[in-house]
Amino acid sequence: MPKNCNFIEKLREVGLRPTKQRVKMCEVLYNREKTFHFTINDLVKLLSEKMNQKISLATVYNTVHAFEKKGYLKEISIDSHKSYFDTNTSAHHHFFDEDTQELIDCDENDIDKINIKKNITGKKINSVEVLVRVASDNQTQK
Amino acid sequence: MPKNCNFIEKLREVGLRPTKQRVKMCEVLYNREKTFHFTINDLVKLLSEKMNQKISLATVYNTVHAFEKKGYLKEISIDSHKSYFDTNTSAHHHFFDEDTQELIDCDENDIDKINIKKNITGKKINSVEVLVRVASDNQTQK
DNA sequence: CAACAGTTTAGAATTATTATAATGTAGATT
DNA sequence: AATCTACATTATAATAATTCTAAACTGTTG
Repeated sequence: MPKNCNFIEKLREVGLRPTKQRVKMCEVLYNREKTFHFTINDLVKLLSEKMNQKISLATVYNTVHAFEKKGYLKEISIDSHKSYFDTNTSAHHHFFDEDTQELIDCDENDIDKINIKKNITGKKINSVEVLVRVASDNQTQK
Repeated sequence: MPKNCNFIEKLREVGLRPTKQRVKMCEVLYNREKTFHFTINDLVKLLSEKMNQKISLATVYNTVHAFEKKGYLKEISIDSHKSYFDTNTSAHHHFFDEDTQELIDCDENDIDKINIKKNITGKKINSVEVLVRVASDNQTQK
């Protein structure tokens, strides 16, 4: 498994011990063509079902949050009941398909740069996030 | 209390029975100069402490969600742990002050109209929301 | 390869939200 | 104004999501 070596180094870089649980998590998260959007639940299921890795919920929470704090994952909050993490940590925006509950990345050409004219004294801008909610045309709006 | 008559009518219009709990809630929510941003917790506290109205948590949840469904309140989800409601239901964007955990309305001059170039076939756009996170200049970023 | 600090784990605790079922009440009917 | 009925409110229980805890375990360092 030559790829796992990268994960081990990646984990070390961020100050996390490369345990086998964390390496498995990295495989699930980062061994992908496209960026990955998931809820904690999705991730636990994937780990246990697809990867055959029984891993404690607490560990998943702890590690996901460690990744997030270190900037290896980004949180996108849809509503009070649904929160996703995104392996694409660059500044970018999202579509959310309310029919399929699917989160879709925008690339930088999809939305013009946001121009913010107001500034709040003494405060700097940490992030600017756009969420575009879409649903099929013939459906009642949320 | 002439103002409460408005609330009673407002409630009727949306198909909600104007019970005294709901009228009190309306007073708290809509008897204001500015729009009001609150969490369920904030609202319960306000009702019990300032308005002296002991009101069941379940009722607050039910009624807030009824208002939201009817379009009298708008939900803004900050992260998995913090969700606000906004009495300003027009399309508008927000600043979120990470120091004070305060939500601030943008008016339409603060941010240029968002231009979305991508469209997803068969889907219509329900809403476009921008959240600008700010924090004091001399503080570590979230 | 021993020792230590960080990690994992199951399960308990906490918090937020929703469901339930008994009681209460607004509004229509008389 | 008394009565009725459907909808509301309430306290409490149930559920769900997340965090805490304490004991067992395991990378890492020397």
